[in-house]
Amino acid sequence: MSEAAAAPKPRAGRTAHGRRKVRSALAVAALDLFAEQGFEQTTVDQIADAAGVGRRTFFRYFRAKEDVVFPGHDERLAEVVERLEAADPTASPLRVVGETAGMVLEMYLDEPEVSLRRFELTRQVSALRDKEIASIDRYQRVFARFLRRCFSDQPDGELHAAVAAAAVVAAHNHVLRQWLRSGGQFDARAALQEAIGQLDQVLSPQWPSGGAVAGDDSVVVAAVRTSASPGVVLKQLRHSLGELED
Amino acid sequence: MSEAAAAPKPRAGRTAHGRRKVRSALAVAALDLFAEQGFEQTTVDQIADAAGVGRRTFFRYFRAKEDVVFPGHDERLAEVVERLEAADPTASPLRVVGETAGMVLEMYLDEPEVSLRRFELTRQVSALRDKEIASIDRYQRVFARFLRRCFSDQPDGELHAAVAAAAVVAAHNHVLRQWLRSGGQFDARAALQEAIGQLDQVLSPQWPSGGAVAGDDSVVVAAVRTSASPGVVLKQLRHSLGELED
DNA sequence: ATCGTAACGGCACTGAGTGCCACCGACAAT
DNA sequence: ATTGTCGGTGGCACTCAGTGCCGTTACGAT
Repeated sequence: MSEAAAAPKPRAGRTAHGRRKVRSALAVAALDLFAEQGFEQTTVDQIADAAGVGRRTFFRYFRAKEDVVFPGHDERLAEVVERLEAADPTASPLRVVGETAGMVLEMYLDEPEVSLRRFELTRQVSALRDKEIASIDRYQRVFARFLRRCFSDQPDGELHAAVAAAAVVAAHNHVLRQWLRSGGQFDARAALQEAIGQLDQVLSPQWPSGGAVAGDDSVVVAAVRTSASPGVVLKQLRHSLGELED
Repeated sequence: MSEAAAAPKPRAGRTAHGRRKVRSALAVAALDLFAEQGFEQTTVDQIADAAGVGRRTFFRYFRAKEDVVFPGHDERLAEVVERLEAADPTASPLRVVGETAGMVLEMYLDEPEVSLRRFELTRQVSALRDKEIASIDRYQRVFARFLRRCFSDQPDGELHAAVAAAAVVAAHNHVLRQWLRSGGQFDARAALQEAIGQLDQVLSPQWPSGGAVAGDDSVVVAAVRTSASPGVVLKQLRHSLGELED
């Protein structure tokens, strides 16, 4: 069959556009073959043949066979770092991180079909899953570093930064998984927004950071309507405030 | 008794004790060589030779070269699953998970010298770091699954389970890193205990879980001492009562 | 039209991981 | 003690991922 593709014989990688074509051709060929016959069963030779390039060229575009499945993480990570460095210092750090996570989420949402195929693959092939987890952890590290700087003046600031970063990433992963499982129907943006809002409430103002003065002797009285019995609510409340003695 | 040495010539792997010896010899030889000349620069042949066994035998004890650095995760994960399944259903789920994380922490604390060497290796070799991250993620998944069951009756229970699991793991990793950086001097147990306590306060009692009878019009007024700001407490409380429209 | 450059293809090599099989030490049965 | 079975072992051979090297050649620049 004659190849209508980009790089049948001639050099294609001289121009930036040509390089993108080759890269894309390799990625498409790889995903097709992976879906057809599995990841381990597919050799790099087959991918290169299917894309119409030499085996050696494959490794010029992707460092490893697994990398062909994740074509965007490195660039996104650079963007994330950039964005965090340029973030508004007066905004809530957790909001900033949450919005940055939203940017990462957008990367998946931008190409639903690719994301869904990748999801299917990562569910089946543990090597790919591990690779993706490692990538996600890099985001988390960057988030934690940013938050560590923001919280550096607070007691247990490092612990908080680590926990908050993990929480944001977990929320991101959770809405992403829901979106993937729904086949792209779920409104992931709104869900992440909502989740980040909750996390911001719970994790941000933990220690006197903003206004929230309050000495240790302040007494707070809360009144709400509820269907639970007063005893249960009081017990809950007492527990939630750290099991203070009486 | 047979020979005192590990496995110079004769068959050693027949008895369970012998197998442990061989496994240990391989691990020790591997760590020595890794420290001496680096991970990538060390071949499996060298490890096998140093341990006095054939190359093929190495792969009978460890599925891959990287696995020789992590000799315990699989078993620990099984223990973790077991422990969570047998956990007291009335206890705070987050406490249970926290204590289970403490069990994992104990695994590192049990053999400080091994943990420290491993730490040094994982800092330098990205392949090992990725592997460890993947292992840790498996714990996190198990934690999340457990918490998901506990929170299944609550709104956003799945999200909460994911976030709480991530938070506990982040706290565990944080105190572990402190301990490792301190060279084993830091009191990691106490730090984890403390961190889990804080997380339990913040993340656990979000929703009423107990009996909760009572009519729908009862008004409960609770008064407690707290270091958190009244706004936070009220917001928490309102949310914990299910976002009643008022 | 010519030159220089850089991507390409291909060859060869190392090393991880696997299948296969002959070997032999341990142990049980006779 | 001899025999037979069992299973861990060692080694050979193989596939395949990833890398270094180099001659080739298309493409852009002058």
